[in-house]
Amino acid sequence: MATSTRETIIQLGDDLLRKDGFNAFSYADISKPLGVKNAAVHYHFPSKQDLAETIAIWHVDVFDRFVQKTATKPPLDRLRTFLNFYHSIHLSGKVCIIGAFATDWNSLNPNVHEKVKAFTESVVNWLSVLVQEGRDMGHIHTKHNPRTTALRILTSIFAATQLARITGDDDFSLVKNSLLDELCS
Amino acid sequence: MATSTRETIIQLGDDLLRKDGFNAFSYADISKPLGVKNAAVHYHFPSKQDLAETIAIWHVDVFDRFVQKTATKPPLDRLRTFLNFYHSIHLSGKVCIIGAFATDWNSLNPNVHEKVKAFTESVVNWLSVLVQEGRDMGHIHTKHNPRTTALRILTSIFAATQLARITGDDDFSLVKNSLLDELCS
DNA sequence: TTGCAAACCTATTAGTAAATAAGTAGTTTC
DNA sequence: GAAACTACTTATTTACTAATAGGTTTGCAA
Repeated sequence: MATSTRETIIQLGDDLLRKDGFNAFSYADISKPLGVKNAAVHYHFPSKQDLAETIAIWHVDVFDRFVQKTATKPPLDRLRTFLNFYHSIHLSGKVCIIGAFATDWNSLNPNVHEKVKAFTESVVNWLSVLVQEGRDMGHIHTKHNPRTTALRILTSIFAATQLARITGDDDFSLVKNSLLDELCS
Repeated sequence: MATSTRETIIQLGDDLLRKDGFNAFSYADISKPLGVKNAAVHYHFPSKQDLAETIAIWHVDVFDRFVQKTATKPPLDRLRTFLNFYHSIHLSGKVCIIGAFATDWNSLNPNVHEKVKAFTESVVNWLSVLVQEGRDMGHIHTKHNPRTTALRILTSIFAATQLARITGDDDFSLVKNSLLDELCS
């Protein structure tokens, strides 16, 4: 399946958004590596907000596929896959899209906010169900309610992708491993 | 004590950095509310990187004062004060400076990196000592080593200031309260 | 073959950005 | 009281930004 220009723009935009931030990249940063002119990017995404909105929607789609693909796995396996996914985010020099959108929140319009909210809520809900199921099966141990535990997992791991930029790789692993350690015991 | 122009610039810059991000504000956003011209800001901070560097150093100073002021308190009180401080960050529409710097990391030069690293490390160390002392006194319970627990506290609470922008105030409180709940029990 | 839409390109605009040079008023220092 | 320093201002430069108008090419469909 040949990747369309439109899809490449989304992926380049997502990369730039998570590596440098929404206000740190321009359409030129997308058009140049793509080998097209500035206006071509505007043809697909008239405004930068449109691009941000599409990136948010794209993450909903990617996450939905992730959810479906891992649906049959036991909770703890799903959690491990989730944390490994964040590990790859960290290793590729990016940060979690939720944190990227959150820190640039005031630069984004209500349409983008709406999509980011939907995406974030779906991740939190997925984690909550995971925790609930894991607890029911006796594989996950937590004294908090499922949403709270979900929030603690999500905040810890997405902040770890940020913090590790400052303090180094080891701290990412410390956070990641401690999460598994804690919930399994 | 009259606040100097220089200090006001630092505080305005810090506010803008944590509300909107490093690339989202300009010198005009500082000079206008200050009632001076653009060049006056450049007089005090020739480049934006200089300003960012000074903001990082300023946070080291503020944190040092915080550490000294709370030095005599028992560990759990110190932790509560620390978390309340983050609550006020959240309520004022800002995010933690560590997260702000982290997501804008690639826009900042090595001098800024150095100062941010020093600040972050001092926060992690302070939390590590707090955890160690709390455990020795039997007030804090954790199965991880002090640095790991410190990282878990820091990542959870600073990501909460970001996440709550998306999902709302309640989630900030859930994270904050769960941290105290967990470490006290 | 004509018509038309998709996917570009050329060229431009209006605005904003960081940064600097040169000048000035007020204050301090020797 | 002259020199020097502080804290600005005016004015300008260079560069980049998002965004748009209008033209071109290509392929497909009627």
